[in-house]
Amino acid sequence: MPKIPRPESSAAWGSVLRVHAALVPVIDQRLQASTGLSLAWYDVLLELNAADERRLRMSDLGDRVVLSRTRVSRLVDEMERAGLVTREANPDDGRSAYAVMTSEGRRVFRRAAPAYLAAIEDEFAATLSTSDLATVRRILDGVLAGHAEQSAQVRR
Amino acid sequence: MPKIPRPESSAAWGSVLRVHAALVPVIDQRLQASTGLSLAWYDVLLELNAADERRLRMSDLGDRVVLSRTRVSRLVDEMERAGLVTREANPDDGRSAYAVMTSEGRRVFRRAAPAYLAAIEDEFAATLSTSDLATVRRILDGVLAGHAEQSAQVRR
DNA sequence: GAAGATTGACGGATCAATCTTA
DNA sequence: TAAGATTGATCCGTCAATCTTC
Repeated sequence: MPKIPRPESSAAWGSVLRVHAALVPVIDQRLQASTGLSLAWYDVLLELNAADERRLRMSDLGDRVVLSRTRVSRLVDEMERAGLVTREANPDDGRSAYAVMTSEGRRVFRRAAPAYLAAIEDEFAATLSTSDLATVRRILDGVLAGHAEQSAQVRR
Repeated sequence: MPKIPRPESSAAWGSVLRVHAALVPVIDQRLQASTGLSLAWYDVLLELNAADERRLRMSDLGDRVVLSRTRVSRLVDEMERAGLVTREANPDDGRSAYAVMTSEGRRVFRRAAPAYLAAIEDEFAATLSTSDLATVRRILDGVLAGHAEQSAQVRR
């Protein structure tokens, strides 16, 4: 059964695109100005920090990161040179490599986090009520859940 | 007065980033597969189509476009070669140029629109109620309004 | 042969410099 | 001097090819 497109769908999607386009550069610049970290680097540190033992396989890191995605390999190169992460072999599988946050990486992340959160509060959340924020999150997470399921169906 | 970051803020912002990261490539590929148009080209046609007399100054087009942004000049080059837009001089101001949609551009846009709307309905809106869609739009448009005002304050 | 990861090559996005007109 | 637009150089992001291990 073909779904009939609703006008509200493209309107809401357009708002997502516009918010993203308007805010990402601004937040990126604020973060860089106050901490020296690009949003892409922060994104990697954020995911590693949240991960078990602060380490992720390269492919899992690629799946989670929302900015660079296919660029993780080179990104980790650069961050390794900067001393924020290291690569470690996986003893259980010689094909895969872990990216591991260093203690220096953790220090840098902790120092940058307040600036990141403040930028989001100012640029994104300032005019919204806490319940509006929770509502946006609930609805958009529903999109992601539905989307994951849809992709899974294709794979069957 | 410093605003204290709320946990809901970064959570909601994270959801925006994840939805964007997950859906843009999928919608782009669906659109290209069924119409041959990239999302960037469609974006330009969409803005020109909505504009008065289907024309915009290059800088205004750059402000509206959500994907390419700084690339409008070269984008219009390519689309001009493809016959979808033309450049026209502005009789009132010799510095500025208009990008104008051709009738061929309009034809291509009209043929592509159903595929674009269907992709959004399937990939983004399928699991959402119409009122959820309206809610997301209302809240995110509020972010944009507040953000425009904030930037305006900086300029003062 | 397939999964995990890296690399070279290419196209997209951005910055600064430039050109023209106001 | 500034606004509008384009261009060259450079960096980011992606695809396909490759290498290694399973």
